[in-house]
Amino acid sequence: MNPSNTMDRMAKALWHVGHCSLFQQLSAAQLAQLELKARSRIFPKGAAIYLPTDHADSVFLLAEGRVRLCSVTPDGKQAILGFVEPGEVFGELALFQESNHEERAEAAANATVILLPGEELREFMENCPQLAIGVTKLIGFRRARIERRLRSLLFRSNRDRLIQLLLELAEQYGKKHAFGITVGISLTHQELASIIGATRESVTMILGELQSEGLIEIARQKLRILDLHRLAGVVHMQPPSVGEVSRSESNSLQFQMGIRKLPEQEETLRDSVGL
Amino acid sequence: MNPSNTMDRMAKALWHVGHCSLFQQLSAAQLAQLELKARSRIFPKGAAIYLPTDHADSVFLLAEGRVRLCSVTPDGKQAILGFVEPGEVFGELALFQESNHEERAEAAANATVILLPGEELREFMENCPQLAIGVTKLIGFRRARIERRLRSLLFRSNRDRLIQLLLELAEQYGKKHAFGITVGISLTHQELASIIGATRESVTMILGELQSEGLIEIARQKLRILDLHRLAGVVHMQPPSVGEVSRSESNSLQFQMGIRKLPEQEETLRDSVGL
DNA sequence: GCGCTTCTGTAATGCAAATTACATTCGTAA
DNA sequence: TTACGAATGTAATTTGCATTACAGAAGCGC
Repeated sequence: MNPSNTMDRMAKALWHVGHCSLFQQLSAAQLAQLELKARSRIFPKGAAIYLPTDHADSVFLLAEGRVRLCSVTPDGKQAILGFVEPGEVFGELALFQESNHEERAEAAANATVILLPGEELREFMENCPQLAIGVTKLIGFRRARIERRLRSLLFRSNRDRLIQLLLELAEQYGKKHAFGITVGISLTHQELASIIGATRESVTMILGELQSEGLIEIARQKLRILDLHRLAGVVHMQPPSVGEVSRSESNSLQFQMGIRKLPEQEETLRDSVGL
Repeated sequence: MNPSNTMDRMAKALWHVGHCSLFQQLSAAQLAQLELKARSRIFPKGAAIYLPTDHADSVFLLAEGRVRLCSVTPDGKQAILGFVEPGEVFGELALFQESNHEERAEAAANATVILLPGEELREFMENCPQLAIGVTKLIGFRRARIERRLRSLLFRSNRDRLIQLLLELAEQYGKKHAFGITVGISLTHQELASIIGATRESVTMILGELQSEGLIEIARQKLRILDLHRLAGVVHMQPPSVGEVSRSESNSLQFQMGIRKLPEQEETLRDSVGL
C-alpha cells in the first residue's frame, strides 16, 4: 500500500462521507474531523465485510458496489436480510450493542466501503443531536421494515410473498415500458427464494404460474410485469408507483428476509443492474 | 373528571416520567418541563391504546399494568409482537415515522399510561443528545430482538420456537425452586401460540410431549421447567441464567412474534403474575 | 467450438403443521 | 351448586412446501 494509494482512498472517503445524507447535518469542521478517522477499503465481489462473530465497532458506509446482508445457520441455511446500495450506511446496530454482529455482510459486487469508528461516531452524536436523530430515524425506519417482513412471513403464503417482492422490485428498479414494466435488476431464483424465505424450486414454480396467468413475462433474466394492477390485487395492495426514473427512495435496505440452502459455494448477485 | 382527580394523575405522571430509565438523562428542569406536557390515562383491561390506523404522534410510557402489542390481519389472524411491562416505553416508532402505527396496543391488564407528545420529545432530543442516544439504543435493541425472532421463524420448527420461548420466560419470570424453575407468568396456550407463530393445537401437543419427556411439568396454568439444561440443549442454546429475584433486564418487549386466529372475542393475559 | 458450471424447469414423495371436529376440564359468575 | 364460557386435550384429514432427484438450457472460460 503506497502513500499515493492511501491518499487517494482517503480523498474518496472524504468525498463520500460528505455526500451521505446521514452526515449532511455536520458542519464542515466536524466533517473534516470525522474524515480524519475514516478509512476506506475495497472488497472484491464475494468477500465478507463482516461476520456474525466479529466484534465490529465500526459503522460502514457503502461508496460503490452493492452489499448483501445475510443470516446463516450452522447447518448451512441462509437468508438474505437485504441489500445495501451506494450511499447507504450499514452495520449501524454495532454502534450501541456491545455485542457482536448478528448477521453477515458480503460484497455482492466489488465494493468500496468506508469504515467509521463507532467510538468517534458516538462522540459526534453527543455533540450533534441532529446526527443522533438521523441515526435514530435510520434504525427506526429499518426496524419498521423488518416488522413488515415478519408480518408477511407470518401471514402470507409463499406465492403472496413472492408477488409482494416483485411489486417492491418494480417500485425500486422498475421502468415503465410500452407494455408493462421491466424490472431493471436480475436476481436468480435462488436469490428471490432467499429473500422471501422459500426454496428455489418453489420460486421457479410460482414464477411459471404467474407467467401462464399472464401476469408477468420472463425471458432470460429479464422480468417484465404485464399487469401491475392485477398483481397488486392478488395480495390486496395498492399498486406501487413506478416512475420513468424510479429508484423512489434511497433509504433502502429493502426486501424481505428469506431462507435458502447454502450449496457450499459462493452465490453472487448478477452485476447487470439495468436502468 | 374533577380537578383533584386531574392533579392526582399529573402527580403520578411526574413521578413515573422521572423514574423511567430513558429520562434519567434529563435535568430536573427539563423533567419538569416535559412533565408539564405529559398526560396520564387509564385503560381498562382489554381496551385499545392505539390502533394500526391511528396517526399517533405520542410516545407512551407504561406506569402500571401490562400492555400487549399485536398485529392483526383483515381476516382475523393475530400475532403478538410483545408485551410491555411497567416502566417501559412503547409506540416509540411514531416519534419519527410520519405515518400511522403498524400495530395495535391494548391493555392486557388495567393499565395506567403516560402520554408524551412526540413534538415535545423531539425538541428535547435536539437539546439533549443523551436522550437522543437513549432512544436510539432502545429502538436498536428492539430491532435486534425482532431480527432474532425473524430468524427463528425462518430457521426453526414450531417445537424449537416454543422451547426457546419457554427459556425466555424462564429467564424473565423464572424463579428457582427445589426442583426446577417455576415460571411466574401464566399465558394460555393460545397466547403462547400467537407469540411463536403457531396454532393453539400445536402448542398443546408440544407441551404435552415436553411433559412426557420429563422436561417440563404443567399443573393448571403453572409451568415448571424440570431440566433447564436439557431443554436448552435441544435448541442448541446456553441455558439462561435464572435468578432467585429474576426479572433480569428491564429493557423488555420480549417474546417472539406469533400468529393466531382471532376468535372474534377479547383475549386477555391472565392477571396472576406470580413472583 | 467444447466442456464446465451455474441456472432453470418439472415432477414424485415426504412431512410438519394447519385445519377440522370434537370431548373434557376448569374457572367463575349467577 | 349449577351453568356457562373459556381453556385444554386428542385425533383424523388436508395441505402447503420442503425434499429429492433429475434433465435441459444458458452463460463462460479455454
